[in-house]
Amino acid sequence: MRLGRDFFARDVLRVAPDLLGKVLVRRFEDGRELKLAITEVEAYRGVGDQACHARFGKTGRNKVMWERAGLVYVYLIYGMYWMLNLVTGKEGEPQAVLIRGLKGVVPKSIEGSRWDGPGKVGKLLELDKSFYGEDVTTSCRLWVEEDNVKEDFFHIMVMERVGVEYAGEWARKKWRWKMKVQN
DNA sequence: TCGACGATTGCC
DNA sequence: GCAATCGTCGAG
Repeated sequence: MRLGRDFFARDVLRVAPDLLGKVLVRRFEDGRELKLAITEVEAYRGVGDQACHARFGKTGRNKVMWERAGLVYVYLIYGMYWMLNLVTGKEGEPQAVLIRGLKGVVPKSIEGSRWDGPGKVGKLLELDKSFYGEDVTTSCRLWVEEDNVKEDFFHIMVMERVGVEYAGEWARKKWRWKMKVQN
């Protein structure tokens, strides 16, 4: 069952860890469908968070963060990787969850395979600028479903965020959650 | 308008 | 250790 607006419209510090084990579904134009468990996430929270793109206020790139929860915030980094974020929280409060890792569920050919790193996630899902503002509560090509990998749920590592050293004390917030590798 | 640089990755 | 690669954003 697809997650709706209410799931995403909570504080990012609750939504982010809750996304672990949920299943991200990507349906391509040719009908192919990939289902992947979310295995790693990071939270970015408001204008005060010095690691968050919203720290300088609303800009052309980040403006979707101020819109309703459940919208997609994608942006190009290093000229080659599309980073997938899901907007959370109350409308008008810029928050988002960065999807940093996935594990294959369906089809069988990808079951158990891992994509660790946000750049690899974007590449696998074939994201591009057209996903900016996509609504995962209604989209026919990208959405999130209730978890079906509950056994992993209780093995979660809480860590500092990656690649945000410029953010000073905010870089040390443990706002990154990762499912511990099984077996 | 300009130039520095990034929520990264993979190769040397 | 560092290049790739380009849209974005703060500065001027």
